[in-house]
Amino acid sequence: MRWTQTFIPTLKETPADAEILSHKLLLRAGLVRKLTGGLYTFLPLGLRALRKIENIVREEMDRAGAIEVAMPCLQPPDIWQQSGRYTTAAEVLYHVLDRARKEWVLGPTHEEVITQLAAFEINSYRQLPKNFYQIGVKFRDEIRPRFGLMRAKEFIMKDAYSFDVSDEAAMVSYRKMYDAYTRIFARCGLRALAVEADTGVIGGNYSHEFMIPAETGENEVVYTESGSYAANVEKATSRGPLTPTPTNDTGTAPEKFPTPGVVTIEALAAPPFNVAAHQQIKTLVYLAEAKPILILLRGDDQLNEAKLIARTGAAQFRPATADEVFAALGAHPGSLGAVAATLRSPGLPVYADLALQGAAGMTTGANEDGFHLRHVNIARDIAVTQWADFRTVQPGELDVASGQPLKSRRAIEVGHVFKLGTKYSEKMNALFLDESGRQHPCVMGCYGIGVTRTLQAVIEQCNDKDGIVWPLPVAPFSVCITPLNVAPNAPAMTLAEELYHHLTRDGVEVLLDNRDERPGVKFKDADLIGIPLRVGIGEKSLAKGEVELKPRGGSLLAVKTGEAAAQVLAWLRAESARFQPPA
RNA sequence: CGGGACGUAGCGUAGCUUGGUAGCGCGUCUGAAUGGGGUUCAGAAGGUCGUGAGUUCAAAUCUCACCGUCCCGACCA
Repeated sequence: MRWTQTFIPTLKETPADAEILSHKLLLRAGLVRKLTGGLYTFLPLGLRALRKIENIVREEMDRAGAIEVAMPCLQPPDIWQQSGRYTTAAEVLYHVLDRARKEWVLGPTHEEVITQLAAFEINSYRQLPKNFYQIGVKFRDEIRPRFGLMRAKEFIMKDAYSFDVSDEAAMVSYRKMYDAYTRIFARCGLRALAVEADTGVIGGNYSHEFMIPAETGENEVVYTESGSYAANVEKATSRGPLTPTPTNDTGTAPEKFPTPGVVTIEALAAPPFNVAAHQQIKTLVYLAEAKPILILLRGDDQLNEAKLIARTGAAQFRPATADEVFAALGAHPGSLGAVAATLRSPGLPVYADLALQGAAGMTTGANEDGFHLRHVNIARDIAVTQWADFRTVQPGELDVASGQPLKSRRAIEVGHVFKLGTKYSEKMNALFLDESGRQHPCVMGCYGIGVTRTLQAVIEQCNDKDGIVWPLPVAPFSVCITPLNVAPNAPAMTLAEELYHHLTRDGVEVLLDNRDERPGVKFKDADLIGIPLRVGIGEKSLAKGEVELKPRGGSLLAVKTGEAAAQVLAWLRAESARFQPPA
């Protein structure tokens, strides 16, 4: 492709609405342009990189035995009613009306469509297993689109759905996808981390996320240095807090004492009270299905909402407002407690974190503004409805299995694999007959890759001060030929054309920078758009019978003009081998 | 949806406090010189100051409403 015949609008300055580096580079390198918040037009360079990723995904899915299909974006609402997600996923669903005022939804994902297909088409165990996938557009009414392609209202996703006869068979399908994902991200030049994950609204009981470590990521990952354990912080567990919970019972009954104006853990930990945070019981009030519940944590712990949601199974869930708290407990946040004697309504469910088990000599709110209770023995004084792990793991705590200290870092979620079970197949009648003629629901799995997000994650991970540094497999072009004199009969241009035709004939994707620009402009642009190999052709080196090969981010290599094409091909072969995962 | 910031030419911005001629840099166009890391000089085009209302002799500037963008939180690939 000749530079002047395509459209690569590079920018010297960064548009003000881009915050993170990859978003700035997407715009500066002319890969995308914003239509409006959360909606982007892909320009030629961005589209080429996107297609590269799609093709890697497609190759690996095919290799793993998945079957490509294409499902509609526009979907009838009744299948969403049938699965129950018309209400549980209501926030992300776009609704559209046709001429007859009939309602449709824009698909945010395709479990309903594929399960309906399976319900009609799959009848026998002889047809299983099957794994269908597609690469296509998803629509989600995001609460807050963010960071360019990272969180958009419309984005490209690869989604796959497996159908199996049993749990064990489903695990085999799951494992195949897990392995395919590992290969996909390696081929994209990404260092991805597979982490244990919470399953969220999609449901199911077993799941991994593929994470790209990045400071700008929206997720937090907890892991051991050896790699033996890695989990989303929403799911992560540990051996518990580093400081032990006090358990020595003072033998004294709870005693109320005045704490005027003290409404935070820190204030109570400070003089004159000096009650260390881990000696306090933190009491939180949430509304689950509009009913108040109490959650107890150690004062120095943070609630992990994902764990709480998983435990309560509530679809509607939120922290209570100060007014709602007062209505339920008769005191304001900062003076709350769960000591049975202080509760107005003894039936209030109390969920307590395991770190509090056996806790004694604790201090907590008295459910009376300006007062706390000390000498609280949780077993004696608090009626706990359910004990479970509700706390957020903190870095430095020890891994449950290996005892290694846990670390924490931020990451971008680019893929997610779920074992779904029979949640959808039961609701939508995706049943099959086994060898003995008995009917069973298919055991499903679902597997997503955010393709547009992966594109941006590559940029976020592969860049330097001059711009993007594309890994060869996803680069929009492999080679950029940069003649410094583009006059039709100039030796540099003649050689550039020759090399361009030669390499193109050999199947290399070449960008020929035939713009009549000064060398500095061309070099800066080539660096910005990040083409892996630049071939510089100018009079100085031509005089020596040479051209320059300049790998992006590497050092200059002078080669004889006659060997240029062969050298380029050799470099590309060697480079592409670096991204080949083991078979 | 809650909290915050912002909206002036294609992009980046000044001007707003204290109302009175809309300015700069980049980019674009023309011409010349230059030609190995965003070159220089000369000239030119390009602006409903987000939209609407209000205050005023007069509004980019003050007031209100609306729209939009970005950031933090809840959601997620």
